[in-house]
Amino acid sequence: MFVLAEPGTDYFADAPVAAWVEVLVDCPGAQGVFTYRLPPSLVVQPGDILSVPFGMQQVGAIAIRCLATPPTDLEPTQLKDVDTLLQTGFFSATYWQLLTRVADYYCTSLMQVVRVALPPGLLTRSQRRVRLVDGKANGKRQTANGETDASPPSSPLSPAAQQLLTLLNASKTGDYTWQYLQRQCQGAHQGLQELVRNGWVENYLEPPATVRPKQRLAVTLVASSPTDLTLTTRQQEILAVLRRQGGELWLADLLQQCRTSSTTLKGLAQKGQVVIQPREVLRREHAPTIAADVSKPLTPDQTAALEQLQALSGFAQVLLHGVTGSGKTEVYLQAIAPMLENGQSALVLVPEIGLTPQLTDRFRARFGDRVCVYHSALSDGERYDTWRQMLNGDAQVVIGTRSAVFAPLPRLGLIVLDEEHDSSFKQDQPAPCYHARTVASWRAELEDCPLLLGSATPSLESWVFCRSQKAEGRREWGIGSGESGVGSREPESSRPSLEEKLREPNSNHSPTLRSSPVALHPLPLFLSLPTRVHDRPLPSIDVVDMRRELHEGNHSIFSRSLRAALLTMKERQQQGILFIHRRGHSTFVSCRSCGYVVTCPNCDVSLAYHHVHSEAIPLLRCHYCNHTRLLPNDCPTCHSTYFKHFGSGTQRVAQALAQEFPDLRVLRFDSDTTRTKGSHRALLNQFAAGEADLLVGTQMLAKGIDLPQVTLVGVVSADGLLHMADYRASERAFQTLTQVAGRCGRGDDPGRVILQTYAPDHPVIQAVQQYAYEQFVATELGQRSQLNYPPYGRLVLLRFGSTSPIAVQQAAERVALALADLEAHGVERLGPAPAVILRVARRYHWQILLKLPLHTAVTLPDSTTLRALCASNVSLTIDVDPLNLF
DNA sequence: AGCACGCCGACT
DNA sequence: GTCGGCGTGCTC
Repeated sequence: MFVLAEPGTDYFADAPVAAWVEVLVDCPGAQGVFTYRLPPSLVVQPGDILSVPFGMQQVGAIAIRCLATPPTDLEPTQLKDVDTLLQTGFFSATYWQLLTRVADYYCTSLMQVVRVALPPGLLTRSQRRVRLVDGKANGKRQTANGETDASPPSSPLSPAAQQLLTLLNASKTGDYTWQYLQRQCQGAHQGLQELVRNGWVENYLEPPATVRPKQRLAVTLVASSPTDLTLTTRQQEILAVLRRQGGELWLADLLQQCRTSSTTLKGLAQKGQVVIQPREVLRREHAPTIAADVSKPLTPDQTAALEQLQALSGFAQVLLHGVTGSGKTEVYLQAIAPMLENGQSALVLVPEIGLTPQLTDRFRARFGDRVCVYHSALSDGERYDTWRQMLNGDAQVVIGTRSAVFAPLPRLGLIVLDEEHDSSFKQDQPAPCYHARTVASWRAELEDCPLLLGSATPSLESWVFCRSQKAEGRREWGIGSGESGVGSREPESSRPSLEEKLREPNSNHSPTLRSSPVALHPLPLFLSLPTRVHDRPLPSIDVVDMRRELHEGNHSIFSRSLRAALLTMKERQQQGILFIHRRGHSTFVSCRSCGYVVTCPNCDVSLAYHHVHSEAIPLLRCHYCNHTRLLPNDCPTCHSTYFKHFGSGTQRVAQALAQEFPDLRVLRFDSDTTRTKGSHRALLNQFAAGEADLLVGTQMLAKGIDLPQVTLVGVVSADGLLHMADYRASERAFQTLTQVAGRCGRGDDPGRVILQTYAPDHPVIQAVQQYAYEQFVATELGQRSQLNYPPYGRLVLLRFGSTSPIAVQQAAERVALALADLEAHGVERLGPAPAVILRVARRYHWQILLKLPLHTAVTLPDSTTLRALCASNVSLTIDVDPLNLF
């Protein structure tokens, strides 16, 4: 331990000991660097993660620079001490570069990027909580009127105060976070002040609960110790047990096995026979034990793809276009295996972990416990431990969702992004609004390793990038000169070092809204797996014209051919999948008599009809804010009892199935039935075990599940997918339908797809039916290029939100004005306009969409400048490369 | 974010 | 004349 005699004293000849440290604090609105005193016992390096006092509370901070002399512009008394060192040696130079690049490109602060990179809980700040005062209200008060209490209020309580008191009394502990109470109760602020004044509740700060490594006591046999003759028989027995178990056991296990007490063991420890010491245990998701698996023989296409992949050295962006069932996973596995042998790690990114239990299982079967899973459904402890395990430096494979792109893996040899077209790789809620594919390409570039993008229906971005490059070779991709010259082959020395970057705080904390820091990507590569494994054919796709069904008198939601196919399927004891575009029973409920539509009181959308199957309670639910209410018996405006449900959601289809096919055993698979942890796997296992004939579900059925027994796929109506007011609607529809179709015929029996639609001539339907991916892409790209939409132009969406409808509009208009002169530089500005759904969860939204042409160096105003134009009650989110425009 | 400080309207 | 609302600004 260091003891600092005097500030500035040299401990080592060449390294003056720092007594002050400049940090970045984890607090929105606290831009810039803050200086803290370092207590003598702490040794801190740039990049270390600290906890510091900030204002009233404790917050997380990142050490930026150590100082040997105190800052001159501040009184020494103003400086506070660093509280604790949370993590050291985490940010390597390349990792730090990655984070700054993300912050720059996505127009957020570095701190916000750091927050997604670190496991949750590491940067927790102290939390403001409210609790009942002991012996005062103490949970016994039923009402807030004061009769039962010894100290009646001086004045009657306001409704807000009463509500707070009821809330607190209802909980066991009488203790809630202030944030929760504010959300639950309007006017919570006043209410709280009243209660505090009356002495019934108190306000307190809960210090940050750091996630810590879990320690357990281990007992280890001291091998060399001479056998002590004073040992009792009991003690000898214990030693024998320990020896038999390999000389080491957890204390708890040993106690249980020997039915002894810890005093006995302490005695052994005192005699020097054993050592009892705390040891870190990893909290890991306990995977079902899986039989080991070996490499499968490859098809010629797979072999060719693997060979090309393995011929790469260093960074390359590779698109693996393999039709559904073509064996992409096997290529990933065999590409990764030699890397692990070489001591290199691999990162595998998937859209949603829960949806691909089979993929995880296959990796585990092949690589055993070198496989870690990292995603948001893990508990904080599990995530923290997995994260620390990655830092320890052992080569490993991490399978994770979007945020795992920041996994701190040592010696990355390969990044795989499976189902690369999937939109869940894009984060659109809290900043940074990053796309894991984009970040992965930077990461691969910085780590100098290949990035493998796999899909049966590649995104247009990846297609254009990897295909056009094939012909043209290297070329610059993106607009602008590219800020930091992130050309990947640039020699290390000419890049700004971490130190240099950090020296200018502004270059980090107030990112400029640049048009494109995207760089020169070398060696894009296109690999193709055009056929399925074992020469299995792709399923045939029958398009059924539902208009015709109606004309010919079929009013059912199932066409005659789908009905026949379902019956044949059941007869042959095969299984099928029925795809529905929406969840819920039907989309909305309206009055046939007056046209009234039940809408959400918080959002400008209609409520969806749900049916709680256990009890026959008809419910209406908002899919945006989850507001739920009962279905009214009659129309709230005209009191007519004629309510009609429109659309056909999962529940309604399941009902119709039960009516028309009473023998068919149906399993629902949508976000309603798969909400709980592990339910995906459970449902899929149930289905795989043959406990149902038909799996009925939504989008999630399209995401790479592999069920070999499925021979029939039915699409109830493709129309909901086709007609969405969005420039990506066609691309998304094509991808979803092709992916859904790909779920059948993966086993020995050929598959068949029945696609019902009211628009059989729609180009998307035609392309899906003929598996004409390239043709579809060509027409789609033509349209995109005409309108300068991605991938021929870039979009930036500025989203404004506020509880005040006037303030949002003003903010949007002021920002639009500030952006006016961009038009001279070829930037197209759409808006400001109220968002399609103006109000979501009581907040009003406006937006501005910027369309930036490629190949122009446009510099947009600094994002902090734009934020400064907004009133304080208006939030501004900058979504670079947005996928959802509304 | 959370909390102080400070300026305006409804009360003693 | 004071209390208490919330709008503005700072936190090393």
